[in-house]
Amino acid sequence: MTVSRVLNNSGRVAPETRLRVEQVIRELGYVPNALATGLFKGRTRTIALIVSDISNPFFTVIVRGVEDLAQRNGYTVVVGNSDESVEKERQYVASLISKRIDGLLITPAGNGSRRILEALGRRGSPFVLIDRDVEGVTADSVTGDNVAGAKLLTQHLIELGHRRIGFINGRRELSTSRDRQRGFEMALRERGIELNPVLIGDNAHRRDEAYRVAHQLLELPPEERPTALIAGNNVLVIGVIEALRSAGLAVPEAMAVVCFDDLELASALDPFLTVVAQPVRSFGTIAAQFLLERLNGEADVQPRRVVLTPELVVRRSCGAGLGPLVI
Amino acid sequence: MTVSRVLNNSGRVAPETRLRVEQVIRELGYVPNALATGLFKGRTRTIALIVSDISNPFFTVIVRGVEDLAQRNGYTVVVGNSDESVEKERQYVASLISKRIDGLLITPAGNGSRRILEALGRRGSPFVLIDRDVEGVTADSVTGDNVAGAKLLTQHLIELGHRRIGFINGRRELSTSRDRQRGFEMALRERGIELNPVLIGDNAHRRDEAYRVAHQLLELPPEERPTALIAGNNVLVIGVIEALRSAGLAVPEAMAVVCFDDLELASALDPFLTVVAQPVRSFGTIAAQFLLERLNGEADVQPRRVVLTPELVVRRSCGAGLGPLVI
DNA sequence: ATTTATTGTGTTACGTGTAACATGGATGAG
DNA sequence: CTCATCCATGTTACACGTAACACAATAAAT
Repeated sequence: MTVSRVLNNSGRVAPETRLRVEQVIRELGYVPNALATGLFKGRTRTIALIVSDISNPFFTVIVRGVEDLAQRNGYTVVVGNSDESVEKERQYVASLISKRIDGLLITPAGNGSRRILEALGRRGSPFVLIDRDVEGVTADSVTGDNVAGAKLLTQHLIELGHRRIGFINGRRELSTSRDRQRGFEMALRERGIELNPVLIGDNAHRRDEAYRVAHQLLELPPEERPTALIAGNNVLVIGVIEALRSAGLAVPEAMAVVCFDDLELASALDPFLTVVAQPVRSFGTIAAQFLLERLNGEADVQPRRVVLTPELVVRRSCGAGLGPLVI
Repeated sequence: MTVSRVLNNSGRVAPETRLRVEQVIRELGYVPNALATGLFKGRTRTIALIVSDISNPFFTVIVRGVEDLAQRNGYTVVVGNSDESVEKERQYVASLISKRIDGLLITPAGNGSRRILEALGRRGSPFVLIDRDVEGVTADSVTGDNVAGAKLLTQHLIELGHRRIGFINGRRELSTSRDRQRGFEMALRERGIELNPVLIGDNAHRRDEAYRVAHQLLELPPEERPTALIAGNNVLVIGVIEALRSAGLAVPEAMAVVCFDDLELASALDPFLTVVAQPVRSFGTIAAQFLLERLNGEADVQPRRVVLTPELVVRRSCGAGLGPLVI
């Protein structure tokens, strides 16, 4: 008990006793058992972060932001990789509940995440959604303005003279994909361009699917074939570029290409891709901030929703600077 | 007790009782408290991974590999970011000891990590070194053959006709940097090329330092100035390329550039950099495998050291295919 | 029918830290 | 000198799961 008081600076301990305790602690290399404390106090000072793909630089930056903030506030971060699978999420959350983590940050894999998050909520564990919303779930969230982002990209291409713009979009189930597609369609409508549904290749899960979908668009008859492509994210765009390379089409001369989300290192190496960049790190830090505030009871009962503004970064792949294309 | 027996399939439980227990478990949404189990059993089925930079794709791939294997074996991964700081490592390990993690995977920040790891070892927690060795520490380790890698890069440049090769190397304290430099020097010696110490800009901690060091090499008098540069890793190379760009030097025409470690997405986007690639994912999975085996008591007392072979990936930045340079 | 073995369930104690209360001694007020 | 107050430390009980042992009831063996 006295040792506990010394370590926590709680209650009163005679200065001389304190010194003696500290001495013995050093001699024995004693480290208090956080499991026991957690068991007693019902909180573990541990939060979890489940991302849908840890090897994607986009999520990596989020991990870093979260880790940074958590560390500074004395929290430990457990990282999980859901691989875009709700089932894996479920397993993770089960294990995390068992380990009595204090809260969760998640880039949900889909609308199926709803049940999982509701179960978590019923247990009293707060959670914050990052990057993606889940239908029917009201919680703190930090997302990007995907409608606005898509409009920026689309408008930019239109201004460069493109009329037939292809859209290779990500998983239909994700709020980001839906919003991006909506923004795309809105931008076209606003400029009076008719939407050709053939030009939307949606629901690409991975890079190789983006490759395939892009190829399909390239096989359209010349009068329908797009002159520019928008890729739904930073990974899909790689598949798109690979498809163009395999078809012998130069970017941006034969085909303009733009996408969502910057690849920091790749862009530094070669500022090539025109993108809509998001303040990704803030996704992580703000979400972590929200969660920590909730854990400290500093947050309103009302969920907070932050929507961060994207920014158009014009580089070479859109063909800007080459003058508008005439086709 | 009976509930415990049902959940763990241990001891005997009447089938009818088992059903009844399972029913109630479902009704109450009961999830056993892993803290209590951990407290009692003295193991938590949690391992930690401390990397020196989570936002670096190189380490990210390791994180993914580790997470994957751990997850499949019922372990949870706590991820820490040391930011190349031994002090941060120390804080982390202290917190992890307190949380009674079962073992640690670490890309150590330097030789100062020795004391930390020794302290961990005294507590009986096994650990595995990834990517880097620490002087005086004998433990399981998974590293790359950095001497061989450096030789591959250097020989390749020599074969392309380069005689004055600059080397922008990473932190002197890291075994990887030292080995790479050694391989570089060996390759030069083997081909009878005299080593000019001015051409080695070592101990660059970050990208901006690589930028600065590269600039210094460019300011050498023409007869000393290198015609090719080797960057110590995938981040430093960005700084080097930026320096060349700011100096108006085209790669590879005016300066060949090669480096260690591939950037998967960047290379897919544009296969530009000639690199020595390492089987990075295996770094993570093999290390995790070693740790799990040790935790299961399946491992020898003898530490195991695996050295993975790097591979030269020739692309455009070295100028291969343009024919040897004549200078 | 009696002994032995088997089966299913319950009890106790432990791992470790800490809130709440208890205790004994010293100090101070009256 | 006595009673109240304060201070430092100790005790007890709890958080929760589980190994080890105990026990009653049944089944099998003699």
